[in-house]
Amino acid sequence: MAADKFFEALASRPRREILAYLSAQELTAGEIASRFEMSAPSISRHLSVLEGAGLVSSERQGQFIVYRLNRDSLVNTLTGFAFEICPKAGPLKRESRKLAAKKQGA
Amino acid sequence: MAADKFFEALASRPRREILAYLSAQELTAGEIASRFEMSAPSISRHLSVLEGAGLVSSERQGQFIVYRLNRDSLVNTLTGFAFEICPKAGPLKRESRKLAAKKQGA
DNA sequence: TCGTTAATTAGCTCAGTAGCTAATTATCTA
DNA sequence: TAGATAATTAGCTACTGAGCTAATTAACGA
Repeated sequence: MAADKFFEALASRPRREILAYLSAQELTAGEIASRFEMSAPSISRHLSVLEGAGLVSSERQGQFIVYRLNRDSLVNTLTGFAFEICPKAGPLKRESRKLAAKKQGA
Repeated sequence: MAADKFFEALASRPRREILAYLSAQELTAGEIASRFEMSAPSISRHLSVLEGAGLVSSERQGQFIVYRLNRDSLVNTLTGFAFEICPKAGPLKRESRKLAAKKQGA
């Protein structure tokens, strides 16, 4: 299940804070680490977990490695879960009404 | 932080499955336990975690304890997080890496 | 009241994760 | 090429969480 890694990645305050930082701008590993009172290897591990969950992507730029947020992945998994748990709640799009109808019929 | 308990509660497949069951109807602890191949005490513990995170509520009904989903809490925290991470779309500019490195050195 | 059922709490083991420092890899620059 | 910088991997310790069984609490019914 992709949701496993997804929610496991979010179950850590430092990792959620990293996502918040990356929501404003892309950052290098060092720039991220400098925002925490935590060793660089620990931050590197958190970044690895986030990347394994598909929440961020990385790209080497010379000496640096730049991380950026995967907004689509985040939003899609989050809304997917919201619909699974709360089919009747939340902001409904047109398409979702068909899905809700199917689920009720099933 | 409320988000701490919230995301910690969701970082478990059995707990997410419990929420899915409760999204259809309220259930007693025993009815929930019967849907898993897991001991009743383990399920009880999961329910306690979910309740501590505000995701479910319980009410004793005679011999039984009935659990139900707290939809509002779930949706509110989820959307709150979504807004925190994805406030505005669009990638922002960054200063050059060399410049940033010099600043760090200074 | 006594026995039965529902559920939780207590106490334990085991696995996994977070954090650290030290070592390694990759890249840049003088 | 040597030295410096960025980041990761390796290896370790400590803690937390998941699961179990046994024991306890709460409520029902004969």
